[in-house]
Amino acid sequence: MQAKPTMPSTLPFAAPERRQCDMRLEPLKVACASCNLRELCLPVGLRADDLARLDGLVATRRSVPRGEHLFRNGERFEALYAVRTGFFKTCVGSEDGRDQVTGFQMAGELLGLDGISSDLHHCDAVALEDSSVCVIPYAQLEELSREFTVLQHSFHKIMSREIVRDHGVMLLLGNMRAEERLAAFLLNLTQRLQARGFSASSLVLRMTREEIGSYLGLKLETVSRTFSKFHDEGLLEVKQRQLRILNQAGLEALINNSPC
Amino acid sequence: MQAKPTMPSTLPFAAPERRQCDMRLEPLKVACASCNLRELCLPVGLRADDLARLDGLVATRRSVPRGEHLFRNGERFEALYAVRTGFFKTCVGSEDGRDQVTGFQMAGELLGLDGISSDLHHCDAVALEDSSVCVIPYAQLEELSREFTVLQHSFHKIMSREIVRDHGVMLLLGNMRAEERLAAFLLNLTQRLQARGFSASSLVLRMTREEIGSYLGLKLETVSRTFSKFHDEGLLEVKQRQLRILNQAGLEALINNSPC
DNA sequence: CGGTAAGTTGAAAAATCTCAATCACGGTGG
DNA sequence: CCACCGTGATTGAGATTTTTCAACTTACCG
Repeated sequence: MQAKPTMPSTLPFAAPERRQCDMRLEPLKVACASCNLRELCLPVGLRADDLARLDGLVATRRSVPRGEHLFRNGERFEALYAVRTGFFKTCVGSEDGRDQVTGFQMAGELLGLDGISSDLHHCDAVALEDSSVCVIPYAQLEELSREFTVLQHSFHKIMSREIVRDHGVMLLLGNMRAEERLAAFLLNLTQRLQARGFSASSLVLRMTREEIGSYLGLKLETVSRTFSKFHDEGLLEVKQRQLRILNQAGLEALINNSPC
Repeated sequence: MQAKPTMPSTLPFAAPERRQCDMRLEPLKVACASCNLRELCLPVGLRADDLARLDGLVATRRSVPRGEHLFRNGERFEALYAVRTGFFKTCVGSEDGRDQVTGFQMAGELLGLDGISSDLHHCDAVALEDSSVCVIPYAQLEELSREFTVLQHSFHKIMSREIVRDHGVMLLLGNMRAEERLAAFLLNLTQRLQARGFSASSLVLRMTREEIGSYLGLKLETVSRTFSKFHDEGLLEVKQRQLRILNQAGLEALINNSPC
């Protein structure tokens, strides 16, 4: 289970970051040591006195207004980004305009790991609400992790965790049907929100039905119909993007009961 | 593009590793420096005189007969494995016996990266033919990569490449139909074989239709039918697992032409 | 040779997609 | 302040793709 961070003071997805349109790069006011995401972010496992060493690494922050790109496919890779506030999606596309959402990232999660492979970003990262990220220059991360064993290990774990997550998505896309996919998606979302101190049952989706569908390998109509079905079955209360889970066990049963 | 290694002396998938049933762990006879996979494997980018430093790291080899596990989901993670000869599949499963093949690995490719996340393997790795792997104790890899910048960087690139690959599979599973998936799969296989010095058009599949289907999110019958369709269209010659690509451009067109 | 695992093929069922119409909501401007 | 507009969401009906179930063939191994 996830370590429980100190309760963040704002609601998830709720409070838009104060906009500073003319100043998108700013010095980091909150150091890792006092960041309430430290138990979920890169510093996992670091002791309080170790955290100070990250301050030189994570020196800048960047605001990304809703709808804007944090980075785009093909751009030069220079840094990783840790979500501080807000919500992102990442998507890959093929030459012929196909588009696949590969993930949704919330506070404490890392963006840009795909860029290490060839010094180019291999996906787009788009803010789904006004967001801010900590900028982690990659060259410095490599350097610091050479002399800082715990950091090195944390970083490797984070990359590996992304691989494990991706394999889980493959299982979902390859083996599950619409209802199971959506149930798994919702349970995953609420679990991550809960790890951040929010309600396990009430949430506001920051993404459209189409984006959910793209992530789950379904068309938006199928997503919508499946929401309606869950609603009819009393599993969920659905008011557009406002959701309330009425029967978590019911959702869990959907994905755990073998169809065989 | 991949660097071209010196031509391996055996055919892909063809020559079973001489079995040494009673001696599955053996000292490494071939050092990285003289291994013909060095341009495709962990040592990518290392200079000849650097390679010697890997010898202490990659000290043992292990044989895995066809059908046996290299490691299993839930086992303690201690080492990564580089495929020396042979062919593997990795698969994840959910509690209810669902099973998803997450990848096929051939010479020079790394197995076990998923284990770093929690010191436990998160998938099964099964040899699809008699195979042998180099054992790379993970603790030593971390240690060596701390003082050996190029190795550190190579390793990070390999992990990142796995993430990029996984995102490509998500695109395939989420957006493509049966024909496109199979075409993409075949082109990927032949491209990797070609990078290892083998024919771009002639290959022997080491996996069953069911395993291909599991990887591609299709039932085995659909895979079989799609092979037959490709055959009828003159794209492919199919004799069970023996394939010959007759019209590579035709296969490429299948995945590059937007369905819109 | 015979048994078994793997592969092929057909026909019907099921899931999902497509196309189209309509509805809800948030923001904007009169 | 409220009507209007546009995006996003819902719902229906028919088309399409894939799966399922079943029968049958082929290849391989001892």
